[in-house]
Amino acid sequence: MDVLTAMDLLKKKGFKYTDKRRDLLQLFSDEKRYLSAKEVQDALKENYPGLSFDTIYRNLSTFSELDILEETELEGEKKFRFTCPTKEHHHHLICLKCGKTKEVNACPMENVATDLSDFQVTGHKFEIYGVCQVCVN
Amino acid sequence: MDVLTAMDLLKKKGFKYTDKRRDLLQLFSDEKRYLSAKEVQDALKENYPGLSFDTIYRNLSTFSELDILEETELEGEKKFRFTCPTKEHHHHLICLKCGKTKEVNACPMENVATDLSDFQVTGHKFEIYGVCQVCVN
DNA sequence: CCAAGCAATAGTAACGATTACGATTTATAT
DNA sequence: ATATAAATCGTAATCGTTACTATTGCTTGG
Repeated sequence: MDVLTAMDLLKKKGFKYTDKRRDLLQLFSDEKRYLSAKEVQDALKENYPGLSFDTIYRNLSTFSELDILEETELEGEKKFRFTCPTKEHHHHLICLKCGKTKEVNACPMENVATDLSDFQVTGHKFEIYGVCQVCVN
Repeated sequence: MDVLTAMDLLKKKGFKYTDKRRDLLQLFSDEKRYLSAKEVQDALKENYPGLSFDTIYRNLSTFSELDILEETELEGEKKFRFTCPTKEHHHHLICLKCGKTKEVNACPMENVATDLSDFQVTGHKFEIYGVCQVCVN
């Protein structure tokens, strides 16, 4: 997934091509880490001083539905990152300070011994939290 | 962990013995599932019609710090449950409708092959989500 | 190239969950 | 009983997110 592919996908789905969307995606493509809506607003405020939360959240949630962005929730805040190029299902080690991630390839669902049949399983979450080298100082 | 042990622990730490705290803990002891602050208020409103959110949240967070309650966050809401009697570290399969849980004994941290040394790891979360037999209907 | 049609956006209000505050009540030790 | 400090109530403030209305701007067909 890259910015152009994502914009093409949007177009194909009937969404319009706007500079804001391109720049929003470019931001995620450049940063490759989890960002909050607030951080997006800060990062883009030079070019788009009046960028509203409505626009930010609506686009983030659109992108997320199209699997252009991955979404999680850390400390009560929604966070988004550009979808990893890795094809296989994987999880993340996440820096709670800056949102930087590292891929963790093992998925715990593969060797869960517990009987899950008395629940209709709909999903799972495995995240390792920490502080990256840059943020630890 | 049971209600009396928990109340003794509170007392030992210098917290006061109140009926509200006892009843709050009794609720969690009876329910054995994840509850939101709102659900706590609803459950106790018969005996304590004016129970304020200040009281609820303050006590929940106190209990959580003392490991009397376990805390997680589901769909943007804080949820609390009575700490499991199981001594060993474990994770949960959780019903997203009612908060009912089932213990999952395997911990994915034990066989993570990924090198974690470039982060200072502070914690992890592994939760399986679903709908229980009762709620599926 | 222009204009119609509709999606996208700005500005702002509304919302739900959580936290905070001042006044009052209550548990506890003396 | 009384003093002291914690606990609570009632309510306001805060934070993140969502929703609304008027306006703007992308797209497409003539």
